[in-house]
Amino acid sequence: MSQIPLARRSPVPPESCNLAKAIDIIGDRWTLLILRAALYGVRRFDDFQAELGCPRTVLSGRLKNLVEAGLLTKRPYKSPGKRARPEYTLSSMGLSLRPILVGLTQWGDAWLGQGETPPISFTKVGSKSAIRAAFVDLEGREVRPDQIRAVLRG
Amino acid sequence: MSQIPLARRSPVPPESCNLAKAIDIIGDRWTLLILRAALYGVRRFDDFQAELGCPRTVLSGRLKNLVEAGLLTKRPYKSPGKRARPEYTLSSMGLSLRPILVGLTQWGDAWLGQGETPPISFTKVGSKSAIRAAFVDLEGREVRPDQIRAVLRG
DNA sequence: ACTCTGGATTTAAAAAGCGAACTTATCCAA
DNA sequence: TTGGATAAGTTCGCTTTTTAAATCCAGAGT
Repeated sequence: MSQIPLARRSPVPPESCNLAKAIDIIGDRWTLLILRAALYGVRRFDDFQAELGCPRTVLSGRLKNLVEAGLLTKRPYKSPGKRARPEYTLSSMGLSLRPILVGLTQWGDAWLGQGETPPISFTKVGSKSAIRAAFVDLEGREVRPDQIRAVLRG
Repeated sequence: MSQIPLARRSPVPPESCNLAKAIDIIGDRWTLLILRAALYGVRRFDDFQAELGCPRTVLSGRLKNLVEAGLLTKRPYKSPGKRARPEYTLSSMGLSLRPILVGLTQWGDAWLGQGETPPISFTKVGSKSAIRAAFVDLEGREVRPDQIRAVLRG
């Protein structure tokens, strides 16, 4: 049933694979949930903690990793009458993960939603029709998944 | 710099969010690396183990989880002169994660590749130009990231 | 019977996760 | 200037998970 031919090994060893590197950075439950919250506008330590319900130690470590990796930017904010505190916002590197997380949301809607209407969907401004994550060619036209070919360097 | 307005909480609580559910299933380093290998055609226990270099206990458990979640299908295969053994192939549910992992690969190429030519790239059949992950509207036309709006059910 | 081999489990030490309490720093009010 | 409120972490003791190595198991070939 699988269209994928049998292989004993993947064509790119994990050490030199950028997918494997990406997985090392974001392939973690709490890290992904932090990025999800950040994409929805959560920025502050206690807000992340309340949203995720994870131990503060874990949150602290994951935020530090994400800042070091360049996905989050840490900088002070100040609301009037309050002392300055750090906030964590997505860098352009982090923001560019958005299509992937939206794609994963829609994968979840399709396979894990148990037939219910998804609680959130995505549209183009000024339009009511849904958008979705997909592949496009250089001109911005969609390429269907079965039309994709992998090409090895060399 | 972040275009995302401040929020104290995400609009969809993690318990009812299909993205959070998806993260619960695949948001794990080894699980993602298993899926990566499976997308490249790896099917057998020892091949996964050699590819990932992970403890066999962990591999065994993750494979079981993925079968239970419906992403992998376990069935026997038999090469001539050998006893029957199980192999793990992607179900349609697992195959439909492909755009997401390809998108993540390209994210890694852009941000983690250190300027080197990516070891693997993706094109449309019969074309040499690269494709990329993006959003499209109903007609398959690209929607730029700044034109996307989230819509809550209600 | 004996051996080989691929798939998986057992075991014990190391690592990571967990929750609660504690510390720190600053603003505001008394 | 003292005291309290608040947000961002850190410390601490305990539990769970991961890890790596050894072991088990079933069936095919000899």
